[in-house]
Amino acid sequence: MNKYRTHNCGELTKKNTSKDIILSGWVNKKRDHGNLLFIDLRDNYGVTQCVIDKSNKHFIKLEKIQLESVIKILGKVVERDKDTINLELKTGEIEVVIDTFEILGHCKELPMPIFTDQEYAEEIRLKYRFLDLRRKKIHENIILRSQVISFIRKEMNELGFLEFQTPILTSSSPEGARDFLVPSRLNPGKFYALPQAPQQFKQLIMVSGFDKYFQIAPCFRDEDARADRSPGEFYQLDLEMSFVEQEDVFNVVEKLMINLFKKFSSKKILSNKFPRIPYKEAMLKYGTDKPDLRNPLLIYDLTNVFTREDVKFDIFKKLVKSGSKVRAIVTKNTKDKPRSFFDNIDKWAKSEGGSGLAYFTIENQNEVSAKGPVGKFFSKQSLEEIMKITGAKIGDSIFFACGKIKDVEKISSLAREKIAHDLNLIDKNSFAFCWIVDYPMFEIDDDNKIKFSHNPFSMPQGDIEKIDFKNPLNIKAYQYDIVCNGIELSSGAIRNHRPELMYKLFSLAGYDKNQVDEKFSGMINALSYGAPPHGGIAPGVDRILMLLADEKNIREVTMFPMNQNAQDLMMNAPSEVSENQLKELNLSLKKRK
RNA sequence: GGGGGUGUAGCUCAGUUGGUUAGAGCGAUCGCCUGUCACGCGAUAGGUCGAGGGUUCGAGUCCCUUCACUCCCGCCA
Repeated sequence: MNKYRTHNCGELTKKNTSKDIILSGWVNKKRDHGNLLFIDLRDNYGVTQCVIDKSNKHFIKLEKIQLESVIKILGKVVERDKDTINLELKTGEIEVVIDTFEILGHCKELPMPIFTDQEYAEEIRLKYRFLDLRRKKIHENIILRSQVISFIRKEMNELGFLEFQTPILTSSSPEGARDFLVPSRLNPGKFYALPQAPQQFKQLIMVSGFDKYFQIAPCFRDEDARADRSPGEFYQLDLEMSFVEQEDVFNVVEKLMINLFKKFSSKKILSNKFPRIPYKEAMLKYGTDKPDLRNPLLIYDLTNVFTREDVKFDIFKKLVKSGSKVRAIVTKNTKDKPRSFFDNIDKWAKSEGGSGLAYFTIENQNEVSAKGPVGKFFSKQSLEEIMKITGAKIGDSIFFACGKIKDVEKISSLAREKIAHDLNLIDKNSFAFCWIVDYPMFEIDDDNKIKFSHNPFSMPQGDIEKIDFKNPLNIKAYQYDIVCNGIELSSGAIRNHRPELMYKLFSLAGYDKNQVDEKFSGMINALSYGAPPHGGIAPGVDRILMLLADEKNIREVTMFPMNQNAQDLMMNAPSEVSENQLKELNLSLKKRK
């Protein structure tokens, strides 16, 4: 028999009545009646109420026990009286009458309470993460994480995927995020990089003929944190398949996501076939390539309306003449909303750094007219054109933004979210997945240089012999994102497995052949020894968990996260190292100013 | 790198227009209490008001600097 327990704290029921049992666990709560003491004993599996009274010689000692101490209890299971049953506990029909007990691990005075729903400061939570993790909600989130990962492994195995590990110490690559670097002792002056993703390795696995690969892969990117982005490391369900087209990857991922989200959430999935939205359309209708499709609002381009003679809104007209765009959002039946509703949104837009939003409401008093600060600038005919383009009806309101295309996309996208939020238009009980497809291969950066817009290893669309390299910005790629509820879960692509084409595309982005050979030596070399057509994707495990656990912050689904400054407050990382360690690595530190 | 928010007892927070000795709940310690499950009742201890500087007769409160945590922008192929 086990020395510490015969049962766990979540399994005793009426069936165990009169049995002598041993339980071990944490003192969750004490209720001391002076001559009668209740102790809620907690472990991973549940809580069991234990009781002792002053006739027991251990009573006085147990009365003094600190919360969160670990104790072992020997006692007898008894059925509770009907009026003392606690339906909130799985074990609520019984209690354990304590015979003797033993302290297994004493607990000092706690830096924060465990048994409470109270929020407390992140700094304390992270420093005492082992205590924080005892709390119900986050404890359950971490268990969910384990179950989700097991489920993914099982599903992927059933789909014929093989799981492989890839190196953690690898080489730095010029594209993408900032790398974490690790100095090499045996190669002074040289550095490994932690992989931002196993991108090249998984393609090499395809070249090696393994056909279908997956991995719950750690990825390291030295970028600043956000609520949904851990500093340092995160996990992806990295997968890659040979001899596939885009649709084949979509089929695997759609099936997996639906099974996963059905199993671990009761929220409904809006469509089992995820809509496919071309990048260009997404940027127009939603102002972003990660649209929240739970939000029914759409964005319309009204630039041409502002070239009409009978529209007198000169500020916008001038901007349009110099190349700016006008985008609009229609809100249904908002004619009776108070002035403050409109002004708040305008004020909010200004606080986002824009020039605010113009707006009016369409009315019909004798004839169609616009009511609002800028309404008088619009003729009846121009309003009818606006109504035709946007589908707006009498009683609806229209918000306008005007600016350079990037700025107007951004503010209209944010306004779409803000207005939907204010009008309570978003169904919080659903998951709306979609694919964003047809990404451009290249884009122009601020210095007017052509660069890869996504993954440089993506396959361009169309007949390879007929690609128009003279107009690189028109080249689309087999590059796709999967988005759920406005959160980008993943990017993927059908890869470019032809070295000549790869050199050509890299040359457009300013890399000559030698640079490509040097920077991507492993892969470009491999592709010239018989590479299969292949493609894949890498959904973010942490973000999937945030959706399933309904958490706004990635730390709530991460066992041992770092803080915003990429420090582990519990382990004191990063930390200084000894002179000797630096010497071995051939490193010396600059004096900090 | 930039912008916003927060910082008062171990924890969560209140603290009015700048005004006497900075409060509450939980926790801790001590006492009372035999059916609670957020048990109850009473008492006690516990404070560099994040830090530094300034204005003022007087600063938790106003100003400046700085630190920590956090959210956002930049960044994230």
